Amino acid sequence: MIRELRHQKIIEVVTQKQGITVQELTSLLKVSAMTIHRDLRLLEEKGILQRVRGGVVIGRPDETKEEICGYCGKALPARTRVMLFGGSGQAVPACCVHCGMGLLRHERELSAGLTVDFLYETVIDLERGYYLYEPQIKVCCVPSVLAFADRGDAERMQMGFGGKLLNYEELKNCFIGK
Amino acid sequence: MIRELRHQKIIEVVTQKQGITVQELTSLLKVSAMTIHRDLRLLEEKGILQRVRGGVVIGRPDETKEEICGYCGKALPARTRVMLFGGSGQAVPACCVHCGMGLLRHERELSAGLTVDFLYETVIDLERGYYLYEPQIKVCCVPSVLAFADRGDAERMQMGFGGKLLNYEELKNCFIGK
DNA sequence: TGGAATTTGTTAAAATATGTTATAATTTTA
DNA sequence: TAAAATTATAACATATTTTAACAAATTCCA
Repeated sequence: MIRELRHQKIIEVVTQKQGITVQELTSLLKVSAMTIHRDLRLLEEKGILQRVRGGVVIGRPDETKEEICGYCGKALPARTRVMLFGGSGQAVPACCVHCGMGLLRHERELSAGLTVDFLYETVIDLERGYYLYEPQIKVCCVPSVLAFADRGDAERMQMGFGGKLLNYEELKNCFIGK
Repeated sequence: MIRELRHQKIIEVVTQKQGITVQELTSLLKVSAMTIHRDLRLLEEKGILQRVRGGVVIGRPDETKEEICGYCGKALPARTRVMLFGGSGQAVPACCVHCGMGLLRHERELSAGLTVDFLYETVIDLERGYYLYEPQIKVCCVPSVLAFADRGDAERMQMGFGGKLLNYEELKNCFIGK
């Protein structure tokens, strides 16, 4: 059997079964354990699978860095994440605007900050965003804040879900005080 | 046998079997391994197939099958994706409810269907969801449909963004007709 | 037909893949 | 915690595949 086909087979069965042992693979593919080990190493290097002792599991490629919120320690949801760039260029991520603001309380010197539009997931400059403070949705931390690139979108969300519509300055005052 | 015919035959069998060894080709085509090697090199140079040690495979070898929408071919956004499970258990993904409904038009026999709440990204049963048809947000395909687990959430979105609020049956009628 | 160009086959060697064994690392267990 | 069991790695031997070089066969064209 061609190695590439064997690899395909491995990927297939691992995806299907969420994981499999080296032993099972040797009997399934009729090759030695060493060959399986080598295969798995190659596939892991490509980021396709994750090797664990005894076998493999499906590799979650976006979990490779395992970035966590610098404030609360949670994972970073794609829709609400915030990225703060400190004065010396270092980047600190936060899971949502709430935690981003929490970080800001300590790290005053900010060269830039980004977040993500709740509706479209486009990246927006923190300073240019519009925010819904304490709407009737809690997708991440509380007090909840949703970010929007467009004021109209923020207003439309407000119609349904309430909350206070703020710009960046107002948001900062809300969290940090004057 | 003319070389061109042999090439056609190779392409045919490789496409059919997803890949084949040089050995198999030699016995199939009654030529020496060297000739097969030369053939394969030519075919690879034309970009028709991919040579790997031991034989050939179609396309790019053991690349993860990037999941794409079964209807429009786009990538699958986490927030809007749909998964349809056919009668025999096979899963077909779609990028959004729009495309999911499009698929449904052909594959009538459905054992289950899942999608994702637009606000919370929780997985919901297609049949139990509430849908906003043609709201003033276009996050994926048009006509746009947003899915919600909770009717109240759907109503609140409707306040701001308009659109028609539908349950699953009504949604189906909307796309497929009676 | 003769001879050049092309294709194919043969052989040896280089490159690569696989299997085997011993050893190291890790987990399980008593 | 130490011993036993399991799993991973390294190093080497073996097997397989690919390539290069050349010889033989075939095709093409004047």
